[in-house]
Amino acid sequence: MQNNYIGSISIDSVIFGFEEDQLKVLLIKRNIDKDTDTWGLPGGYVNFDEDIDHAAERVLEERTGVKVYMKQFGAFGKVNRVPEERYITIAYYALVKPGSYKLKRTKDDCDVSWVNVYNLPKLLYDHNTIIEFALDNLRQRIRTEPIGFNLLPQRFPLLSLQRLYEVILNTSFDKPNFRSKILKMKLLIKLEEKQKGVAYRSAHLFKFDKERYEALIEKGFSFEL
Amino acid sequence: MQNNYIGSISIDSVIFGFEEDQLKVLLIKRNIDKDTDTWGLPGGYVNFDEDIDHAAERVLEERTGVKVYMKQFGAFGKVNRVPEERYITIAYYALVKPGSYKLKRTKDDCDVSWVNVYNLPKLLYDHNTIIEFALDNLRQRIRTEPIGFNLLPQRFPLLSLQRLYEVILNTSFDKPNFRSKILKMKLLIKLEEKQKGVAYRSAHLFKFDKERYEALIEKGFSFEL
DNA sequence: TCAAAAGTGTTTGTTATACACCCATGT
DNA sequence: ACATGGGTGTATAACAAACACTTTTGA
Repeated sequence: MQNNYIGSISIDSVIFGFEEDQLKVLLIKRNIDKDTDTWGLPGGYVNFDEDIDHAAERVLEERTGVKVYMKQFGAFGKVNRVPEERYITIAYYALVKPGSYKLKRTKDDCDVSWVNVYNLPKLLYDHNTIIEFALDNLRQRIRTEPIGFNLLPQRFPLLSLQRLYEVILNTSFDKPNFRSKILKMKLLIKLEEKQKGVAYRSAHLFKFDKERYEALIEKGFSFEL
Repeated sequence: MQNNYIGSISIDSVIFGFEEDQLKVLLIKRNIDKDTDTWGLPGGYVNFDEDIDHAAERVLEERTGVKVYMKQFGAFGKVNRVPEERYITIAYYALVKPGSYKLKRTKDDCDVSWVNVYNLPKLLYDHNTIIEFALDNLRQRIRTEPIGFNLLPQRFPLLSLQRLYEVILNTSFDKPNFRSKILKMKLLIKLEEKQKGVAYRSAHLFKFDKERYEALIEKGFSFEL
């Protein structure tokens, strides 16, 4: 097979998911390391006739079956980050709902899995560092942009949203205060529908009102949690 | 001369300076474009045995004489961003005091100059876009980290600091409120020294207390303007 | 009836915002 | 005297933080 890739450059993606009240990242284990047990980020290379953003999405889908818009947050280029060869990697991250993807296994990979971001093993190369940077970037951004909703199902109870913020920002919020603060923004639509199958009073479900958000932005509103 | 550079990769730097109450960027005009009038960002290439951060600093110094720590904020890699050839560029920015550098002219460059960031001509390639991104990043960061002081002389009057924030964030602040807010943080040391040669009441000079800031950070303080 | 979470309301202290005002200095 | 910026104080409104309390539901 012919190599049509730009040399010395790679792409790595940090895919965040929220599952069981935990923040997780999508990792793969490659066959290449048959003897070892090393997990790493899904990654790949850039074609000469391909924008890097496109390469990032293509590579992720090829390796994991996940197709999603990603945000590029930096390049990592220490001389010895990959011992065998000089590689500069461009890193992306995205927020997804783990439930809505069926993970795919390509022949190159022996495994694909969601792993708690606060309990990671030692990963390939500098991938632990890359995840740290992604998390920093996410923490900044989630406080000023309503991107957290990408990690939740379309319809969700308010407490799930609170748990999400608590896990990502590593704090805890007062329930009534969190509630009133987020509702005052008028960004959520309260649905008739309620939770089902819970062993306690079922909560109303809400959904994020994207049009409303964009309209408010026009008027100078800024999301701030 | 032998080419020891990694192919298809370049570095570009956005150097911000604050001069005459204006936010400026450092641009160069290359001899290569003798017939045209096109300014661009100072940039260059990465050696195989060199970290990208190091390459960024080296390249900047070679081209402009400015030596400073820079922050990497992203990679730009659209297929046709450089028409002739495929180049992915890794972009950095830094904040400096224009007065403290003597701009150098290398034989490759016909000019080096500070230009108001809000009044830029059409630059080489996608350099206008790169500056936009740098400015976005700077705006985010300057509100939560005391990096603005890097743009001012060691000793400065409070109003200069206010003007700096106003220009970068493109707003205006109430003088008494800005004053009390920044002083309440206890990050500035009030000096005996005063302004000289001004046609009005001379202001006290202040300097940023870096040790104090680091001590406060330890205790959980966070800068927020 | 109890545990667990839903959901509402109130109180208190802190900040943000908007001003009004006086001071000092060079022209 | 006046223009320009230096510098202080205050009143009001908005908001954050803490928490007490009632409701609903399944086990």
